[in-house]
This record gives sequence, structure tokens and C-alpha cells, in this order.
Amino acid sequence: METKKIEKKWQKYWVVHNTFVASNESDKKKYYILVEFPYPSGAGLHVGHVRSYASLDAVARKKRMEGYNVLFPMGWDAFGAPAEQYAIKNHIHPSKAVKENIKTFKGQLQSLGLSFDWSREIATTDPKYYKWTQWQFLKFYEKGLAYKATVPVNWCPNCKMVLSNEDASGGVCERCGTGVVQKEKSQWMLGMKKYAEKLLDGLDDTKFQEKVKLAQKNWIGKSMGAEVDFQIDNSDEKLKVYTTRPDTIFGVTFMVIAPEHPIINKLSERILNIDEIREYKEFASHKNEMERTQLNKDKTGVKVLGFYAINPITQDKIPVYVSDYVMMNYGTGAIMAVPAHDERDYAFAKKYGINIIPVIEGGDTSREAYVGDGIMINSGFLNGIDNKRDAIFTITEYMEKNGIGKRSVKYRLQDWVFSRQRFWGEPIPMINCPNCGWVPVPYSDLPVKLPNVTAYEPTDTGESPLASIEEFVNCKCPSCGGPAKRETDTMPNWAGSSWYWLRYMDPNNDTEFVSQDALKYWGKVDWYNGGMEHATRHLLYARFWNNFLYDEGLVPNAEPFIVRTSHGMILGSNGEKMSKSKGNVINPNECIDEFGADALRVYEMFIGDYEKEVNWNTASLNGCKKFLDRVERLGTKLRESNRYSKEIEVLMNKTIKKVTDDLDNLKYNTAVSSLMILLNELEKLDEVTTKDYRTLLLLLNPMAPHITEELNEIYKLGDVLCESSWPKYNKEKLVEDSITIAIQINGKLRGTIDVALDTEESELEKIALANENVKKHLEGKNIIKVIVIKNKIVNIVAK
RNA sequence: GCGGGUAUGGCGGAACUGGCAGACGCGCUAGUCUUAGGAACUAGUUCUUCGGAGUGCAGGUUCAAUUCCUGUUACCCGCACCA
Repeated sequence: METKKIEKKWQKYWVVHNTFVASNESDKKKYYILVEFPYPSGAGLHVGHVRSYASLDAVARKKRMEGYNVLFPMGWDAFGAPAEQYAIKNHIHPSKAVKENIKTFKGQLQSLGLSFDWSREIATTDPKYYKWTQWQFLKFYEKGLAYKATVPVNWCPNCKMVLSNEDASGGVCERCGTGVVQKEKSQWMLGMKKYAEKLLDGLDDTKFQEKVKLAQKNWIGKSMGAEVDFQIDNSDEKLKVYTTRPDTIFGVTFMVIAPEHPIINKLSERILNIDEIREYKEFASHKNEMERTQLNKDKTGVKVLGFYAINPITQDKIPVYVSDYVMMNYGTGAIMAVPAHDERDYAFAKKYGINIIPVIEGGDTSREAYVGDGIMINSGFLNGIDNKRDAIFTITEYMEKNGIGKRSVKYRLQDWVFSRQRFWGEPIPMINCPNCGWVPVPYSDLPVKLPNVTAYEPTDTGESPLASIEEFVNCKCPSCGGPAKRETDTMPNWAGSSWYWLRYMDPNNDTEFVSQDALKYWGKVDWYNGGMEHATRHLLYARFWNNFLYDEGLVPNAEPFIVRTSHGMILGSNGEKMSKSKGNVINPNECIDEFGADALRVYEMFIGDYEKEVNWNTASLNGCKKFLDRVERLGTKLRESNRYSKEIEVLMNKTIKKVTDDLDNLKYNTAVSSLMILLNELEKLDEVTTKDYRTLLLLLNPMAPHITEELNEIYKLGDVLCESSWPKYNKEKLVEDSITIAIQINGKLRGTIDVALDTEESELEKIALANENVKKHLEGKNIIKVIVIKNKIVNIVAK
């Protein structure tokens, strides 16, 4: 039968028999495999999706055959700006476009024969789904973790949208690459910062790949130091700074505050050059990404004329500067500058001719800042002691005793900017009442559904298009009943994906976001696979969200995922990222048409190291097709026979072990190659036993599910493969009776000998020395030593 | 700048705890069968001056190093004036 027909046949079989539908009640051990759900773009499925889906599908299929109750679900992360951009361009409502895209995606996934439990399909854009996203937002609000604040935000002038720090990394818009500018806007925020420590500690409860843990740790960016108060001269006002180097306080020669620092306005009357400083603030806010990186080393700033800060230890008068190399959103927005021992301060001091006082021995501060450790100098009562071991504690204690400063921990992690001024997102369920202020939409009124928008364009004022829909905006205050206005901001596209794995456990529940029973049964996601690019965004948001739900007693575990892995990207055959403009995009549909779904699946698993990026190579795909054809042709050699071969038996057992282990350890490429080796050996035989053939098909089934089922049926080898048990190997049958041992002279290979397993060392030495080629190479040489390792090697050292 | 990673034939990549480097596949070469072949099969395929040399480069440890140690280069990724 033709490949296409075989694939359709089995895909239908699986649907009709509910083969992959997971049960919430089962005596079997549960196993939850999650792959990141796609954003259903208009471009259709990417071969990159296929790489992770096919690989994890093989794992899921194998786990089922091993007797697990496997949950392997799929859904759609369908909110987001691209759908909205598409709508603006083509005047098609996103809901319509998204619906069509989902249909395309689903068809593509199904044509690959992926064993998703489609009865649990979800879409973040479904009101039945986002009702619970909104519900959870209200939970955050109740705990004070969702709050409105006017903050400087990353604004993309092209997308006309606020971006989270995570979306604006590098100072450019994640999506369009435009440089972001800072803008003060009133936004909904989620208090992720409060969870910084928990998110850090929680990593210990996971088995994430180290690189993922590290990325998260760096993003959270914990640092330990001290907050120190510098009195402003002739004033009650204090300038609070944060420093990780309190030991260098005797070396402070100036202070730097961020352009947005509130003390500027507080003391504006005393500042003689206030206009100049406000001008500088304006200048700094307009810097875009390009300028910022180019000016990275070239620091700018303005000296504040009119007041000084007093060093609380030395009582020296310290000049204050305004400079944008100090950020308002980290620490206290003010620093004590120690040019002798900090590169940035050094550069600034050099430029503005500020005094540089070394306080730690070592280095040459006339040439560069010395950031190393050493003995304290020029530091009063700290002189002569080691800075790192002693001074840092001595001074901190002194400051705490005298009320000058205190120990302090800071995080780089910021609260999550949770508003978007777009309409294709979950409406934030809040109402603004002139009398009552912000009032949450009552739970009973959820979901707040998206109205049918007809004008898609975002506005220059930065308001959502929803703001112009009066029947949506105008409402009654749930608290006082008076006229009020609905929030028109929507949630970011990361909202729906921050809890979707929970919904899969109980996708049709109308009364709860997920039932406690389902939560108890499925627990944590055992294995979560997704892109490395989500290591600091989606993955952190999801962990934060779940940790919060845990604190509310809504889920049984603080950490949602046990294992997290990520796959390497698939690049075009030219080694560049696949893109329409480069014309190197490979369409999975075309691959399926030409080579079949099984071949594509096997190829994407065989293509290379799973975690590394690889270049696409259609010729190699053809090679995998040939492999499957050969498996099929091997069927013609089938005989009911009792022929026994020790070698085949050993190879069979080895292969079972190899495939079993490799599928659990991301080694998909070697799992495939070991099956190729097995096939090569079986092909050499005149006849193949049905037992061996069925084992081959069972092992190959998770990777190439259609053709293997078909062959199993044609040759009447037994039960449907995916309903059969996974083959087991016999530990005792993994080693052959005889092995080949290498003989080296001075580490160079001079021959090999076939000997019985466990041949004694003395015997091996004898055989090795009797070898003709060895004799030849030993001519005229004295044997100094012979190293013999049983079952491994003989190395003769000779001179 | 900081943090992480990678480096093996023409290509993708194998190699357990240090023990025959290049498994497996692609590509290539020759042949067989074919009207034909972008089909199938068979044989070969790291380089080589045929002594040897060889896992980015330079050292070291060892009987033995792709694997361990020191230094170094290139590339990739993440963060980036985080005090």
C-alpha cells in the first residue's frame, strides 16, 4: 500500500480507538510529558516544531508501551501581537485568522501521527480558557500582587506597545527589532520581585538542565551588599545608596544618582543648575539602543550644583552627579562612587576630573581601576586588614551599630509589566470607578469577553483600540453601582501560557480552573521540552505563577516542572535561520508528501545532537526513507524458524537496551542509528525470525509509528504495536562469548586478536606476543613492560 | 566586560568509567542489474610523500588522552553601565 494510505489508515485507527486518550483515573503510574504549545501563525508548522514534537512523541509512545498512563497534550497559544498585526494589514478579525491557523496546524500535527490526546485540546483565546486566566489574575489582585503603577516602561514606537523587560532585552523590541524608548505609563504590574528568592531556591527542586538553571539565576540576579545613608548637607534629606562594596567607603569621591531620582524634585529649589539637569534627563530618556551601546564606555553626566552629600564615616563633603549609567530601577537609584575600585566610576572620574583615592593595596590606580582584593589603606580604622575577609564585615557591623546603613539583598529581577495596550489579549478584569477607585470584576461575571472590534489600529496615545468601544468601556461599578469604566488594557501574550499545563489536566471543567483530584493525580509535569529562548521568560513566568498558586493553596506543588530540556534550532541548508526572505524555509507538508511522515520523524530525530542546532539536509531525509524501505523489504525474508544465532541474540539485546536508554536521555540520533545497525545485520541473514522482526518493529514504532504497525499487521506478527509491551532485554545476554582485543606497541595499534571473553591476562600476553605483526614490530627492541587489561587491551612498551 | 557552551573526515555526527578515533547516515568513486534512473544491490571512501600523521592551537599527566590538567584561539548563545 502506498505510504499516504497507510498513514491515514493508522491515524484513523488511533482516533477511533481513543488510543492516546489519557485517563484521570488509572492504576498505572502517571507520566506527564509537555511540549510547548505553538503560536498558530499563518506560516504553518515549522520543521523546528517537528523536531521536538516527534522526539517527545517517541518518548510518550515508548512510555505508554512501558505501561505508563501518559498525558501528552497539545493546544494553542493563540493570543499575541502577530495575529493583531495580520488583522491590521488584511482587515480580518484575529479570531477568524486564528481559527483558520489552528485548523492548519492541527491538520499538520495529525498528519505527522503525533500521539497527542486531542480530547484535551485547549486554546488560550477560548473564553472558557481565559475566564480562568482572568480568575487567577483576580487572585493576584486580592493578594496585592497585581497593582497599578506609573513606571518607566519599555515602549516600542513601531508596535506602539509596552514591552516587559524580558521582551525588550538588549534595548530592542523582541518582535520588530526597533529600539525601545523609556516612557512613563500607568501599568498593571505583577509582583514577581517578591518571589525572587523563592524562584531562586525552587530551582533546587527541579532537574532542569544546568544551563537553564543558570540562565534563570542570572536573570534573577541576586546580589548581597549594604544600603548606606548619606546625609545631604544642611538638610534632613538623606541619599540612600546601595553598594556591594561597603569596604571601599573611604574611597568615595563622588555620588551618582539616576536622572529620574526623586531627590532632584525634592531639592529642586536648592539646585542652582536645575534646568541643565532636567535637560539632561530629557536627553537620557531619548537615547535608543544604538546610542546606548555605542556610548557604553563614554559616560555622560551633570554635576549637581547646590548641595553635597556627607560621607557618614569620614564626614567628607561629597559632590553629587546625575548620570544615566545609574539606573532608577535597580538598587536605590543612587550609588556611592569609588573610582579607584570600580571601572565605571573610574571612567566617569577620569572624564570629569574627579579625585581618585585608592583604599585597597594592589593595582595602579593612575592607569586603571583596581577591582581585586587586598589590604586596606587610606581607610582609618580599617587600615591593614583584608578587604574581603574582614573589612567588609567590620564596616557593615559598624554602620549597623551606628544607624548609618544596613545589610541588604537586591535582585535584578523586576516586577512583571502585565498590561498591553492591544485588543488581542485577555481583558484585564478590572473596573475603574470615580468613587471607589479600582474594583475587580466579580468572579461571577467572568469571563470579561473581548468585544467584536472593527478598528484594529493601535493609537498613538498608547490606548488600546478597546477604549473606543463604548459598550465595552462603560459599565456599572460592582461596588457602588455607579457609572464606571472598564480597564481596556489586555494581558501580555505570556499570560495564557503561564498556567496551561494545569488546564490540560482537566480541560473542560466549568467550575474550577482545574479540579483538586486532577491536580493530585497528575502532580508535576515530569518532562517539559521547549525552546532555549524561553529559559528566562516563559519558564520564569510559569514558575512564578505556579509558586503563587501554591502559596494560595490552589495547587499541590510550588514547582510545576521536574525536568526541562530544550532542543536546538533547525537552520536552513545554508546554515542560516530559516526565513521567508532568505528562501530557505522547509515546509513539513512537502516532506510528508514526498517522503512520508515516518521518514520525516525519523530524520528529525536522526539529524544530529538534539540539543545542538543543525542544518537541514534533504538528502539525509531521503536516507531515512531508504532505511524504512529496507525495514519493509526485510519482511520478505521472514520465516517461521528456530534458527538460533548467539550474535544476533546479543545484538538484539544490546539494541533494546540502547534504544530504551537513548529515548530517555535525549539521544534520539543514536537510538535511530542503533536500529540501522540492527537492520544491517538482519539483512545479512538468509532468513529472519518473526520474533526478531517484531522486536525490530516494536523498537522502531515510537519513531515510525505508521509503517511499523502496517508491517506488523501484514505479517500477522501479533497485537497492534502501540498496544503491546515494550521489549525487555536480558542483562546476561548483552555480551558476546568472544571479543576482539587490540594489541598496541608503545600505544600504537599493531594488531587485533579474537579471544574468549574473560581470557586471563597471562594468556592474553602470550597470544599477543605470538602475533606475527607484533613480532615484526618488536624486532631489535627490548620489551620493557607489558600492560594487559582483561577484555580491553594489550599494550607492549618497548625500546 | 561578565556568565555559559562548542570545536572530531567533503557534510550531519558516534566513541562506556582514559583503552582499536571516525559507529550510523549523507555525499562521493567503481561495479552489477536495467530502455532509463535522482531506483535497488555489491565494494570502497580521514589524510598520506605509504615511513607515518591525525579529534581548533601550545604544553602537561599517563603504558595509553577526543576523554583528565594548564594555557590559548575562533565561533555561538545568554546578560549587559545591576553599583
